[in-house]
Amino acid sequence: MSLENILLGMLVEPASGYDLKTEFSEGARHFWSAELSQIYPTLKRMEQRGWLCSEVASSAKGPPRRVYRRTADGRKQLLEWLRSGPRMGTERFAYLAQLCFMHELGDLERTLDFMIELRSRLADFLLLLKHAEAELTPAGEEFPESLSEADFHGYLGIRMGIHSLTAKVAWCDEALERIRERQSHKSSDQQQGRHDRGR
Amino acid sequence: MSLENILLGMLVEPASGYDLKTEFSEGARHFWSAELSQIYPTLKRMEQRGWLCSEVASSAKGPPRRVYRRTADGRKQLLEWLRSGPRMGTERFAYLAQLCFMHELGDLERTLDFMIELRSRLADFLLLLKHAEAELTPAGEEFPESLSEADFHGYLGIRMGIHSLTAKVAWCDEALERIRERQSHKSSDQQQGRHDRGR
DNA sequence: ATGACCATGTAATCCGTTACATGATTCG
DNA sequence: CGAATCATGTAACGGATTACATGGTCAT
Repeated sequence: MSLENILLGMLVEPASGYDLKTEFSEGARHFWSAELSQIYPTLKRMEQRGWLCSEVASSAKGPPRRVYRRTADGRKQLLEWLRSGPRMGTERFAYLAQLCFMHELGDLERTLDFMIELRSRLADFLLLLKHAEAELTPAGEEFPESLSEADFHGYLGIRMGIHSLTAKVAWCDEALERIRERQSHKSSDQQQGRHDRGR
Repeated sequence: MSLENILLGMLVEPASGYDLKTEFSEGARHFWSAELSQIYPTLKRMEQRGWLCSEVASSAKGPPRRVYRRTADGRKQLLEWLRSGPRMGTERFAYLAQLCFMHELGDLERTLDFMIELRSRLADFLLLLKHAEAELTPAGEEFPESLSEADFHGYLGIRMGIHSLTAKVAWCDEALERIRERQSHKSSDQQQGRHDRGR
């Protein structure tokens, strides 16, 4: 399970389930997320397996916290996962499926609206990642040379998000252009009764 | 459920579960996939709900096929989904998680190897998509003007894959460069006993 | 005959989301 | 007093994968 390994990776410092969820939400972990209701049982299972150990610590405010830390076995498991080569998950894009079937609506205007909304959502997310990048990049350095090994790897990860989202926004713009071209062809076809527009 | 709507979208022509799985495998459907063992019960459930109807047709070779077609209700459901705005799934990238924690291995050379393998996998997939694009693009047209509405939407979808994968491959190259820079900094630090390399 | 492909399905298990349930502290 | 935040969990359901089970045709 990926989530198990990801939690192991996040547990450099001892942390509670709540802490880990907070880290997911902060967007630093833009490559994965999970709900508390999934995190708690997963941590419990990992402790039973001997990858984690936990102790209860009273908290300043609110109820006592169960704080987990990695065991030697847990670390061993993490390293194994890291050495196992890139895990290529089958990526799923429901919005792409929608786009591909959108011809069923029989109205290019709908496709246009869809792409405009999609672009806006993607652009919002891209901004988030750019903020994360700015926080990691020390002032005055074009490329981060002075980062710790851990931050350097995190930086590389954020760069992937930025590359990929920038490309998707550019794709939206390209698609919008093609759709508008097609719309204008259609209306001129109608007006002039043409069906071939070879040049 | 997305899969239900995707199957509805794919059922322009009547098809069996096996046919649909084949279409997934052919890479044309690069945005989603599903196993037969998920497809069969899903189709059955959709028929019970009245979105599909089926009849058994004997096959030239092999056992008889159960062929499904959309009902009016099924089409209604599809259109509703298409009109509901872009479904933004939380994307998960296990390989990115691996990269971000790879500092635990304490060996940049490992990170380098990882990125080289990742680049090769991504580049392979990019090639597949470029073939799919070439098949859709009529000879002599720079941009497809003469496609049917359905093919045009499919073309837009393939373009997204090409944009996004091209960006990811470029990211790999950038990351490889940064890693090599860092390696050379380190070795020169060692040789010359330096720790600051400000310029 | 052996393996590849056609074709359908069930069962067990796991992964993930949503909803529910509880209760303390702190700030306005 | 009420809302937000801290903090932990369970239950029910749905989504997805893997393994299992079956059997026919066709080409080598």
